[in-house]
Amino acid sequence: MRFSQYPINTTKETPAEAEVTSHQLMLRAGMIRRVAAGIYSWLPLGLRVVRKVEHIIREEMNRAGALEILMPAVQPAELWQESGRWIEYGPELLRLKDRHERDFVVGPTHEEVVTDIARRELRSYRQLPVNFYQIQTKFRDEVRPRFGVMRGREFIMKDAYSFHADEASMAAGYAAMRAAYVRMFTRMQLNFRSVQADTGAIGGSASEEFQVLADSGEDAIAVSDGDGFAANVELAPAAAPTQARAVPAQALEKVATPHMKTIADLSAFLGVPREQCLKTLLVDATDGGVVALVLRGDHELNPVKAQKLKGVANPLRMASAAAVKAASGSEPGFLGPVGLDCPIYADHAARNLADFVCGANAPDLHLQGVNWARDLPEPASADLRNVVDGDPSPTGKGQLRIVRGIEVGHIFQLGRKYSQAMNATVLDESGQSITMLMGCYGIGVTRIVAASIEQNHDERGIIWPDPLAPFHVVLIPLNLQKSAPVRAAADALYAELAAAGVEVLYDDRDARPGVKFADAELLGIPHRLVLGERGLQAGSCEYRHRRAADNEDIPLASVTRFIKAKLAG
RNA sequence: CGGGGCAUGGCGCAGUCUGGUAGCGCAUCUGCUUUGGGAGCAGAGGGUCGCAGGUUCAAAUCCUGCUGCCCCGACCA
Repeated sequence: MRFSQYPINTTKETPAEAEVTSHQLMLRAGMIRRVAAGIYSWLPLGLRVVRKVEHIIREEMNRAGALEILMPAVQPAELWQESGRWIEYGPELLRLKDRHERDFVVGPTHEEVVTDIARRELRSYRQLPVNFYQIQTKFRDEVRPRFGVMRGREFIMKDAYSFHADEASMAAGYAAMRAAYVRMFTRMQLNFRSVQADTGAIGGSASEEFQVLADSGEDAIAVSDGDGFAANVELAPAAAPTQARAVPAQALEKVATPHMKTIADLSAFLGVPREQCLKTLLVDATDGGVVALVLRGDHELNPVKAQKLKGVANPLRMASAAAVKAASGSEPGFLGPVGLDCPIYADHAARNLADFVCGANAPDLHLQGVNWARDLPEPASADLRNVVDGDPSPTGKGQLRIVRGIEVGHIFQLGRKYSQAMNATVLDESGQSITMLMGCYGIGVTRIVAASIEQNHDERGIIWPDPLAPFHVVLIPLNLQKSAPVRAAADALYAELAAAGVEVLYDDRDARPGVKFADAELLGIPHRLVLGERGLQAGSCEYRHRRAADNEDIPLASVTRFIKAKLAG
């Protein structure tokens, strides 16, 4: 491709709207342009990268035996009503009406449509297992799109759905997809981890996420330094303390704590460490009342764990101010478990405290020297908190470290959640009708592009790994407009490389060398060839990798072979 | 949804407080010079200042309403 014919507009200045590195670089390199909040156009350069990602995904999906299909983006409401998600899915589901006032959705995912296909097409256990996948545009009306294409509303996803006659087959299909994902992300040269995950709105049982490690990631992951354990913090179990609770040493005492509504304020005011204070959160109960969740002051509530507790409303909702007042007689900021008239769950760590501080359920008052059993009944205890850095690993080996990740893939064993709701059955060996089991497997194609940049950039721009690079080589001739020998040699080299199947961006612009170097580095083309009069007289061409600091002189005659070897390596 | 901020040529910004000829840098176009790290000179094009009302002799600027975008929050009682 000749740069002079390629509409890439690079900028030196970073657009004000971009917050994270990948978004900034994608805008500066002219890969994407924003059309509306969370909605982007992909320009030629950016789309080339998307296609590279898709290509690797297709190859590995096909290798794993999955079959490509293409389902519609716009889907009839009936299917969603049938699965129950017309109501369940909430405001992220973009709903619309056609000219006949019929309800439709713009698909955020395709379980309904694919299950409909399966129940129509699959009749016999002999046709199972089968795995259908597609690479297609999704729309999720995110509350808050951000970070460019990392959390957009419209995005490209590879989604796959497998159908099985029994559990063993579903587990095998899941394992095959897991292996395929490892191959794909390895080929894309992403630094990733697979982690145990919550199943969330999709539903189902076993599930793992593939997380690209990056400080800008939105997900927190707990990784053990003692073994292979890794889990999303949403799910990672916090081990209960192993030491016995200390015996009470202090007397119960009421202390005035005017306006001390937060743990930080309280801790500073009383000179008591945060981990010696309790916080009491009231959440809605399933019966219309409230449930108290009690945590150590330095811990955070884990909503995913909490909403699974008996009696707690799912999804988790904090109690209204009125409900708080009714249950405690106080206002938020001074709540405590002592004398509280509602079910109480204490986190294991909170239950292990002695002589702690908590709210007195009266304005501007807290209790000090409080002890379970002595001053109030022993509470039900549960795992309610997020694990923190340094917690023991739930496997018993090593400690947990908290790292950040970008979720680029997620695989689930769905079981019968959709097949049952939508009556997707086949006949088994004995002619009995059985409900198929399903697995589903997603990959955020466009998000991978951003994630790769987050992991591969420097102060000058992007550094593409070969498999995702929009072009393998950038060919920069110097003084092209003036030097006939340079032009002849560059044209010839460009043609030779192209004929050898190398993807070359030929910078034939009438621009100064500095401009070309700067653009090549911003665009992140991994291999650079520079052709100047000086080198030409010696019969050589300069080569430099985007990550390298120095040039190498390569004899002109062997440049193509040299580049092919680099790309093969 | 709550809070904060922003909206002026393609991009980045000034001008708004204190109303009075719309400006700067980058980018773009033309010409000449220049050509190994974002060139110089000379010239040119491009903006109904987000939209709609209002105040005023006069509005980018003041007032009202709306829209869009960005950031933070939406457990930490």
